[in-house]
Amino acid sequence: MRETIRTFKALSDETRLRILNILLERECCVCEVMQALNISQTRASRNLSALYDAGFLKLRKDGVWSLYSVDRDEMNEYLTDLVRAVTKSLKGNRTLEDDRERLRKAVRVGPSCAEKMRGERTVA
Amino acid sequence: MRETIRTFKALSDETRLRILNILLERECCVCEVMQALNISQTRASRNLSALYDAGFLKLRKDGVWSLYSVDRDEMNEYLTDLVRAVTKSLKGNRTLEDDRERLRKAVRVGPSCAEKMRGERTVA
DNA sequence: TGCTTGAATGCGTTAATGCGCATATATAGA
DNA sequence: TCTATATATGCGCATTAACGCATTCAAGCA
Repeated sequence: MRETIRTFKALSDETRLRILNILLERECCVCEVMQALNISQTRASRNLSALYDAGFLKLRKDGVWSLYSVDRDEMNEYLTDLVRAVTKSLKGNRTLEDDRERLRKAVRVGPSCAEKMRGERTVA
Repeated sequence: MRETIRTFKALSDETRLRILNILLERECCVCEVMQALNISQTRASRNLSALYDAGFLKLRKDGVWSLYSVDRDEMNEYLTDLVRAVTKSLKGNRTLEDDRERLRKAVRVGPSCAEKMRGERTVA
């Protein structure tokens, strides 16, 4: 039961649903998640961990970079069902589309981009 | 998105998963939920409301009694998927089996049974 | 070995959640 | 209309969750 609850908690948060959304597009490093969602490093890292702990993501290290992606192979059957349900229920959502758009422009440059972003964040 | 989050929040709580579990057996009034889960009136009522607000339950009034049941007909397709996923992931859980067992003995007697229950609760 | 840099984490603050107590609401019956 | 009873709700408290800041950790390179 604990496990089930952890799973649903992982999906009960806007930031995490947005992260799942972009990771369904492709594998990302933390700094790309920051860029796509326009959020801080701490926030990206923490929420990635939560999704990871719940079993949705897998982590691959490439030198300094942590590369997260949806763990399609190892996920329980019911986690797969949940991802499908989420996708279905959020289809066409504007925020998620914008995130995916920003993801296309994202580059693996590290959290140093945070300074530049901070300016845009206040404007937007 | 708000709606999706509310949905998952509804399923992120042990009490509510237990309630869903017994309502999948049959329609119940609040006092039967109290008996099956061995919880207080406030707690039963509040968590029933949460599940109701999330769209999982329907409410039928019969005089003084509020009769809640899983809203199989009106639920979104994706809510149905979620219920299926929950059921799958919690199959065989001991607590849920015990709840169903107590449900069989539950009677529509009102929360007055709370006094009697309180004793058993402290013992158990 | 020391420096740079991407990511993780301890801590403190603020907000959200869960629940009990007491009370309010609503319906049935006298 | 008055009372009894099933359920809902306002309020307050304790716990948990989210996040930013500063710091730490870890990998690559000079």
